[in-house]
Amino acid sequence: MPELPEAETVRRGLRSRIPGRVVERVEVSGARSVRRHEDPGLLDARLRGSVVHDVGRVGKFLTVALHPPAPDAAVEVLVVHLGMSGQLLMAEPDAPPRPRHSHVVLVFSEGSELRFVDPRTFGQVFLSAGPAHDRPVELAGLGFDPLEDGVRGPEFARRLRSRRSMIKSLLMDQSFVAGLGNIYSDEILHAAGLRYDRRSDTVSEDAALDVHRQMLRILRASVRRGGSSLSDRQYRDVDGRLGRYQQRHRVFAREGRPCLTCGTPIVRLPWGGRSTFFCPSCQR
DNA sequence: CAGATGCCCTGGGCGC
DNA sequence: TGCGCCCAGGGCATCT
Repeated sequence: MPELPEAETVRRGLRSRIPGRVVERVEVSGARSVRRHEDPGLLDARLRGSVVHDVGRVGKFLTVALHPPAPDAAVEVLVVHLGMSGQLLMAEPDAPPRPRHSHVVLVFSEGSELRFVDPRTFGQVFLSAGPAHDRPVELAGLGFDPLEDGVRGPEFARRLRSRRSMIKSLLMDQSFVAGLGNIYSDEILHAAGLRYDRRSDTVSEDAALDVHRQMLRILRASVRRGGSSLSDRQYRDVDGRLGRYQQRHRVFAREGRPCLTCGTPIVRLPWGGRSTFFCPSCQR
């Protein structure tokens, strides 16, 4: 469930806290969280003594750039995906003990910790093999990031209308646009008045421009409110606080309740192994 | 190329 | 109170 706004909230929290901190060691107790690496000890071996430089984000992926202690060594980039239930929690030296499922912990030299907690273990943490253009090579297949990259409305509309897939599938396709999941694709499509199963090549130029506009508006509004935490309360920011954008959802998880635009009951449909929420009246 | 399905995984909600 | 069932879903592999 963490999607772009939740990852961005975490990025901002980390960026204000960890740059300049020195990694004393990395403790990995959940091998599945580091499954991209054959050796779970690799993170510790490569990050010991490095200094956190900056925190970035591509779609739902967070990137932490660190400078190794050797002056001529290349920058290391630690990549984190929160998956379904992942949290990155900052713990200052006086913080409570590690919660269950703290699979990867960066211990900083002054005793603070960055804890990767992930009960369902869909998330992952790995060290990038290197850069490709302006992002880690492992993220090269991701599409543009709506808040970071300058893909304008007309270009977005052209790309969307040149494809022939159900529009919700397209919005959730990380190689088309990076960062949208089930929640925000439903919210964007409701705001744009389009049903989840509209074929993207039947969407008018104006409607496609509106999808782009609504996407930016909704993502920015959600970031301002710290993202969305659902009823499972899994999503938290780096201080363990819940998001507040779920209070602004207009369709997601509102099955049977009146559409806030027209009053028609919101419909939930099992779709692609997930749920899709839409207003059968305002969305065509 | 697009879509459908199944897998990974655990906590929480539910029925009994 | 407790047990078993089932669901949530991001990303990926596989098939049609």
